[in-house]
Amino acid sequence: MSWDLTGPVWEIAPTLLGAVLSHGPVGVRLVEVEAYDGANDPASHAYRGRTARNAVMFGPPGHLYVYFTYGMHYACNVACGPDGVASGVLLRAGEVIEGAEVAQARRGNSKVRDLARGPGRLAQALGIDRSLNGTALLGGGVVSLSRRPGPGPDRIEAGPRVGVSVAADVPWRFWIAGDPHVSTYKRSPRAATDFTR
DNA sequence: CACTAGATGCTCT
DNA sequence: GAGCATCTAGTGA
Repeated sequence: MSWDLTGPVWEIAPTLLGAVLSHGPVGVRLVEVEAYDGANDPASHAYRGRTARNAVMFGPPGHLYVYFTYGMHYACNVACGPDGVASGVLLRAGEVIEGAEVAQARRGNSKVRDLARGPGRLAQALGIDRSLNGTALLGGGVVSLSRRPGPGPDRIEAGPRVGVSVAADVPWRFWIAGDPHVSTYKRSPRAATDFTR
């Protein structure tokens, strides 16, 4: 079940759609991701080089990069690229398919459909915080990423990334077409470039 | 439904 | 101190 995450991150990102990320009793089927290409991507945390925060992205692939933002939210990424090359896939949204009661308790009064609809919500539903930063995802640990048997997603669409203020014209956001669990957030108001489909 | 504004604290300059 | 890879509650139609 080896999983090659060392190729170009924009090619790897869509292959994560439909996979399941689980932490303890809670499992989430990924329906929306975004690619961040480290040193070549001005929107990436790793664009300006290695820091204490983004060190995991520079490490070997298949590890969890957790960061904290907007004062109240965590977000999860899968580090990609070979050791020493910084790239990652932000897990933006998913469908809770296991442990919905636990996730709901953590999220308060939230509809099941909204439990992991957005990066901050997804992290909260899974109970992921900074203590899990750097965790290996492919070795069968407490946090694991795995493909599910059966066919993959029917159709995948791509578009501009959400919430980033630069390079918004690069269509590196990927989601499962028509899936109700995809987040509906608008692009950053700072992102001036138009995207027309 | 669409849109706006405020919360909130870590990280890097 | 400024700027966030965000979310929620509020308003108005």
